Amino acid sequence: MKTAVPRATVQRLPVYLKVLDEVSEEGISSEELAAAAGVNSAKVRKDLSYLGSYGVRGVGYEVEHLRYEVRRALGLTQDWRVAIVGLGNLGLALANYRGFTEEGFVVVGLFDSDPGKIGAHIDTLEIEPMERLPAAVKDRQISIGMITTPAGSAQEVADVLAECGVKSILNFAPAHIQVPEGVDVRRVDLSTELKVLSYYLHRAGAGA
Amino acid sequence: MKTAVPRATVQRLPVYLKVLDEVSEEGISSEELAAAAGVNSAKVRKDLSYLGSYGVRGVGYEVEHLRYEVRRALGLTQDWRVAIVGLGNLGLALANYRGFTEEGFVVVGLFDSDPGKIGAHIDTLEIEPMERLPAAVKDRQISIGMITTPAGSAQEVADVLAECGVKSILNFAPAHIQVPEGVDVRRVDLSTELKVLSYYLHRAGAGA
DNA sequence: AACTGTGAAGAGTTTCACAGCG
DNA sequence: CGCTGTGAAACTCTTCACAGTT
Repeated sequence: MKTAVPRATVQRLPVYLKVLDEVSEEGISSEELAAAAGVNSAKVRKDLSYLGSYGVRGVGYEVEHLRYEVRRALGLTQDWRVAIVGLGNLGLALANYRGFTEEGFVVVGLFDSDPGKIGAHIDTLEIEPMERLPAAVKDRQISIGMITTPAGSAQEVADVLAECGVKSILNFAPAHIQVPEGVDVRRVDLSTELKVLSYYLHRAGAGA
Repeated sequence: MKTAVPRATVQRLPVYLKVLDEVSEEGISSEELAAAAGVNSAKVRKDLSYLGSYGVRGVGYEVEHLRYEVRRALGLTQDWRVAIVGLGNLGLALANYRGFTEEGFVVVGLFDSDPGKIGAHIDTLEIEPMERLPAAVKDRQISIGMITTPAGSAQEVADVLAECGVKSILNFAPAHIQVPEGVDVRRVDLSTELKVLSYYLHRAGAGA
């Protein structure tokens, strides 16, 4: 059995994968991959070495093979089924985004608690009431929940998702949510990112 | 002059700030703040100690004061002016999002290269052609650019932004962009986050 | 000769544990 | 006494530098 890939490495694998997806050559060196990904080449080699020994000394990596191995390590050889909860601006934008499917993430459910939204169609999907979520998770084998509600409802939605057995949550609401052991939450929060930018902007201004 | 707050700390300050914004008590201990932010209390104390010594031993932190100091450290005592480039699904969702302003980020420009979009109004703003960006950055004192174009145009937009003197970029396009020294890029990429979730999901499945 | 894979050193981050202070 | 602020230990991640391989 393959063992623990460091967290920091896991976070970079998708970046490498993107580079590999766009490369037209058959082979790539750690140096080239590093330049395209914006990291140091030793890091690329060390990261890739956690997956196995897929390079050839003196030559480099075979793009197609490496691509496959990275996808495999990330668990992307299967599709994952996703539910979007909260169809405000952001939820709708995500529901309309066609890019997920080709990356292996299939949106199979849209849920909202606002009766005014329920029943509306986005592409082939219909917005359903929250009460339908538990059955949907089971029947449609949903593994990932995206929370795109306002901050105030995020915890409540997370509780429902966790209760239904969803083990992975992508939280877009600007709120920290508590989840039981075994549930993995990742936050996508532009308000945090903006504030981090603000810190460095302000710092730069102070120095200049 | 205050010196370097570690990167890891800067990334957590917005989380603490959010907690402080929501707290109703007058005082808070590192333990309480830590629980609400989902981190360890020693980390909270160490993080806050980089900003100065604002706690009272045996008592805790005064919420209002701490809130002010965190905002100050993050450079949030001033407003920052933002341009959104690319008004597809996501760009429009962000342009319609009213939450930025109250956080101190004011959207003052919307740009797109698609003639079909130019001239449309979102609230009081009009979508302008890319050619207007340089003048707008100067005249409207834009410090932050959000790239919400497709991946293929992201580098080009980043080049224009950097050329105009924008020093902070929030990149939502699923692409790594190269920028000159002194320009700070942060990426908000749900496709990466989904793949990281996939890794742990798949790992959990393998173990069970 | 060129490039990978990796020990070992170095940098950064987290956590512990307690002295110090109100 | 209770809680902060912080040295020091522990851990994680990055980078160096080179031996190993084709």
